[in-house]
Amino acid sequence: MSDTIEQKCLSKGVKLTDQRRIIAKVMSESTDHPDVDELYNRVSKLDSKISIATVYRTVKLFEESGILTKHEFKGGKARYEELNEGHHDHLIDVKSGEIIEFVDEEIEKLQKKVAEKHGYTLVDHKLELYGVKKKPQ
Amino acid sequence: MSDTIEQKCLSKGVKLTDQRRIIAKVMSESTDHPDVDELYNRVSKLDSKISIATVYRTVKLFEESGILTKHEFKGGKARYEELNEGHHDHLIDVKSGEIIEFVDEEIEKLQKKVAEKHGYTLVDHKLELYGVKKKPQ
DNA sequence: TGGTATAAGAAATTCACTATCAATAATAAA
DNA sequence: TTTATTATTGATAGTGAATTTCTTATACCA
Repeated sequence: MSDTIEQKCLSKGVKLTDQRRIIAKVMSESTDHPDVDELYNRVSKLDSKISIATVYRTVKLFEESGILTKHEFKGGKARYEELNEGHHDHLIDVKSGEIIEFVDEEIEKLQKKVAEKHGYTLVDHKLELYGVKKKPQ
Repeated sequence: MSDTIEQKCLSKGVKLTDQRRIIAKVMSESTDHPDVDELYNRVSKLDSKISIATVYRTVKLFEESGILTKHEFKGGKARYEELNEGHHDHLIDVKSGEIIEFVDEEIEKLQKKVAEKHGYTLVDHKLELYGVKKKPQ
């Protein structure tokens, strides 16, 4: 979980306010992928006066600063996650909504290769797997 | 380009009306990935009385019937495409918005493997590559 | 032919998100 | 410090895509 978001803000020159510090703290302590409503709920417990507009503004700011990533999974609201060195993709349980993170270096390499083959430099990608849990055995 | 959408509706038992027939025709003849507004524009040229609500309803119906697929590329409206046997993924030019279709059997296999490894059966996936065109040489 | 179900058009509504704006807080200048 | 300037916040109005509602029109079928 490396650095906290607060530390990242410092090193990237993103100004912190009381509100942003709280939002940063909540996101840093989250191990899931909350949407803005959920984040607002958690933040409200620490400071009930923070408005949802500030939460929207802050996640956008953090995303533009490369501190958070935004996921737009199928047919739902945007979810946010702290961005760390270790890139990963997501496997989503279509029944429960559970999200599993995974890394597959080989897929990463192949993606780059596909882009190159078409004369492109890969700048971003989105890989989401949707699955159903197998019955044990 | 195999079957027309109209034929697929027949074989799948999706009832066709005049409006749906026109929307089906336009989609069948489209080689790109139009959003609903663009589709509505094209449809309006053939029958100006078709409402946008009907276009929305029809693409949804066709999608639920497995005739169209819906793409939700980054930060844009939903785009639709005829669903044919040959599955493919998309490489999107982030500058021009151009969409290139590609197939990579190896990536497909690896995705299934990743899901299995986590105890899941893959039911769907989404792979989008975002790239910038390389300068010639 | 009449009766029921289905679909369409138009407009209102919803939902996630963004913009506006007045008030407050932080920062810089005098 | 005191004042001027800039940035941020909270509350709320506004947007835009997509859906729903409601009324009218059309299709289906006994």
